[in-house]
Amino acid sequence: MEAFRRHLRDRGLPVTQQREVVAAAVFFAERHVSVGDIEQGLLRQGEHVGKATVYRTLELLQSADLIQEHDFGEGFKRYEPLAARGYHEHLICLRCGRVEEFASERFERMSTLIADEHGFRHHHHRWEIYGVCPECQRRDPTARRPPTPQREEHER
Amino acid sequence: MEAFRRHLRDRGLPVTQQREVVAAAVFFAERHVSVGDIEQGLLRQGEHVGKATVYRTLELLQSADLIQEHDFGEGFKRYEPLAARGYHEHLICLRCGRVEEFASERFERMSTLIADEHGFRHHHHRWEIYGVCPECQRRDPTARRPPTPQREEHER
DNA sequence: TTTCCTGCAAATCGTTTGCATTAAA
DNA sequence: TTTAATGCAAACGATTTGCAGGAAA
Repeated sequence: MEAFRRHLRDRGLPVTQQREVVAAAVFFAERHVSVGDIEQGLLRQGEHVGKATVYRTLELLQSADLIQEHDFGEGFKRYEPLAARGYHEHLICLRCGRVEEFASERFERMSTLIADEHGFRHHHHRWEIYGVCPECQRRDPTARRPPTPQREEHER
Repeated sequence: MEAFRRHLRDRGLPVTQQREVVAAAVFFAERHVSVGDIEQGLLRQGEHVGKATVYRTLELLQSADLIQEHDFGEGFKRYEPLAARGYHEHLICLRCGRVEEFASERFERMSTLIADEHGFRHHHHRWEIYGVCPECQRRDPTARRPPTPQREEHER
């Protein structure tokens, strides 16, 4: 939050109400929110911020390295705060969309190694595991993932 | 090709001209073609197949487990034939979009292990490494990825 | 004031769908 | 003939963009 204000001031950009609430929405979210989640959350608090502004602020936050964008193949993107959390990978539930994390410094190193072997300069990597979480297995051991349009909360 | 015909006959579905050419376009492509690539390729051969039919055929090929869909974050999907090729992961060039493969039975096992640790039932995983390929490094050691709208060949 | 932002609506772009027409079996 | 597929154009859904009006510095 403070880091974002500093980032903006450092390059002479205005610190607006909208930028503050959108940043807060991502920083203080449980985790991995979609643009829909952010809008819903803000509306619930009585804040109204236009979609375009949400997208523009997310872009700013990314270029400031304060959040990270993810695409888990749901048809829309999710965002997570980067502050003070080490590198980690994601485990995604195909039924409810819940996202868990697991550490992997080790894979970071392996990726670099493999890139080297192919002569590539390593930039980043993605390791995602898709499956069915314990709760969903218990709930219905056979069902398949229902389509999830971006409207309500998708987290958990 | 033959497997696709068999798959169709087995469920009483017509083996049409369009299905054959679209399937061939993916099977015999160098690799990892987009819908745009497929259309272009067919047009070049004088074949005209509607976009909708291309998408519908790709869906069929996927449910027959003959091709695999990928999303490398370019804004559109790519498809690769699954025939006779072992499990492998992808190394993607951020500048030219070129895709290389590397084997990884080992990571298949690791994914299952990690899923187990979290109580998830493992379904599939994704391990992708993004970087800059040797040619692009040589060409211009500092440039960044240009946006790539889906029009022409994206492969290589 | 000046400059940069915001909100809205329109535009984009890949992908999907409805429906009248046409091709397989 | 019967049944299912095709092609076109319209619909979709997330994201982006143009622009008139509004808020920071």
